[in-house]
Amino acid sequence: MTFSSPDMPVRERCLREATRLFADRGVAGTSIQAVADAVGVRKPSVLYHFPSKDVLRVAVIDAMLERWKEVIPRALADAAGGKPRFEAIMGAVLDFFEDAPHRARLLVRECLDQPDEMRDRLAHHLRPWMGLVTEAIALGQREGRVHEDLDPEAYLNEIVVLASSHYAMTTVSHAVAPDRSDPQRDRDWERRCRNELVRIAQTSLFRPRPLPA
Amino acid sequence: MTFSSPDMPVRERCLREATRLFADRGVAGTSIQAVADAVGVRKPSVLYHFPSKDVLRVAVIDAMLERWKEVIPRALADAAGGKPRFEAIMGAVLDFFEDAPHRARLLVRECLDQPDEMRDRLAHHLRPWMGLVTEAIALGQREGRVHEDLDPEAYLNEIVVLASSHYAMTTVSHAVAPDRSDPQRDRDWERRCRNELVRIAQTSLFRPRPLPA
DNA sequence: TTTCTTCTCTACCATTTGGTAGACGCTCTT
DNA sequence: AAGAGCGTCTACCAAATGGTAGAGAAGAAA
Repeated sequence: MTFSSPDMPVRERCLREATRLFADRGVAGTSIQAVADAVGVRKPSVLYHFPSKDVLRVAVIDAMLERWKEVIPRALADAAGGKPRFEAIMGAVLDFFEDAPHRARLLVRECLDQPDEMRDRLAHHLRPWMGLVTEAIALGQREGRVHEDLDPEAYLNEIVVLASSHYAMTTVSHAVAPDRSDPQRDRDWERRCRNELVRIAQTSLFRPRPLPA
Repeated sequence: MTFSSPDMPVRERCLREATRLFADRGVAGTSIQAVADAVGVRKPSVLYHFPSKDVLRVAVIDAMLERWKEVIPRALADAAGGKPRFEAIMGAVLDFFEDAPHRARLLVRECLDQPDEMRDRLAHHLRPWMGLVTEAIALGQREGRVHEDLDPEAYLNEIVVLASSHYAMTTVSHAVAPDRSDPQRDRDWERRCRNELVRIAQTSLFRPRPLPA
């Protein structure tokens, strides 16, 4: 029982707690009762706002994709406003997942549970700005700043997969980390991985600068 | 109902079908009844070989990790036997997932469902050879073949995450692909993504060769 | 005041769940 | 022939599941 902030309307509290629970245990692993308990309300109250479990599931994902839709245009605006594009977009995507890791878990889970549905939803939500980014990359290729043997669409796809999975599996990735007990080294390891993720994306995108003589 | 090859002993058929079902719908989303149906046997027969659902779950993952344990040393042997190490290892890892995509889904799912357990299991299974690979990378750095600002452990972690998630989410990644109806372009897209995955791993690992004059 | 709407509740439902008890048949040993 | 395991079955169980019916509290509208 979490009783998420009792001043918020029940409907939104259901969304919040369901998001968290679905991300942690999956939709199939979460009962409506569990959501009701987390909200601090009876089961039929949840079912009043979301007439079936599947409606709740769809609402939860919609809410997440809606947030996504807010974040991306801002990043693109930042990019247009002088900031280096790579840093702006990469930073926006990583921050989106980083300040709420359950989003990444939810996304990955749903991709596994409902691949066809998610394919269509993601196509619908992401295609427009994915198009913009691939065009920018292709332009970079023509201008010689970007590796010429890079496949823009495939590159972007792989980087998005990497970013979401990276955050979905942070807990597990500590398997490789040298020490887990020390919380300082724990944070260190997370920082190292994020840095490396950015480095990988960057190095495999841009051609090396001509050697400084 | 799939009735997987009736000549195989029931215990192994349970493992097979459970692996497939767990990968597709998750453990929580798969009932023992469903496994029994897929095998073509009654529920108590499944429970005779695996006294509880959790025992079955553990057995399924063990079986997968066991296969993993066969594949890696062979790849390392290939690498030792003259073949370029990067190609040998990368190829082995990708093939491992490619010729049975449910393995990747199962792995990712289990990382989400039981992060703590999986962290320990993976640490136990992967640490030894992960150590070998990071050492090889560090050597490459000292010899100037590998990017010097690369973090070997973090790099390896990210690449493994990318490889498994890549195959776990193939179906979904078609969201970005231009056309889905044509099966030829479908295979094309998969090939492009795999190539790009390899290119990303490679380009972000090795320093560019000195420009050919 | 009365009525209507909105929301939450108690009580209930059929189905499915993970799991058990114990009978039945098979083969292998003595 | 008589057991002894072994593996599968039918029959069953308590609990949990997704979902429904309908009562009642509270506020807004008439």
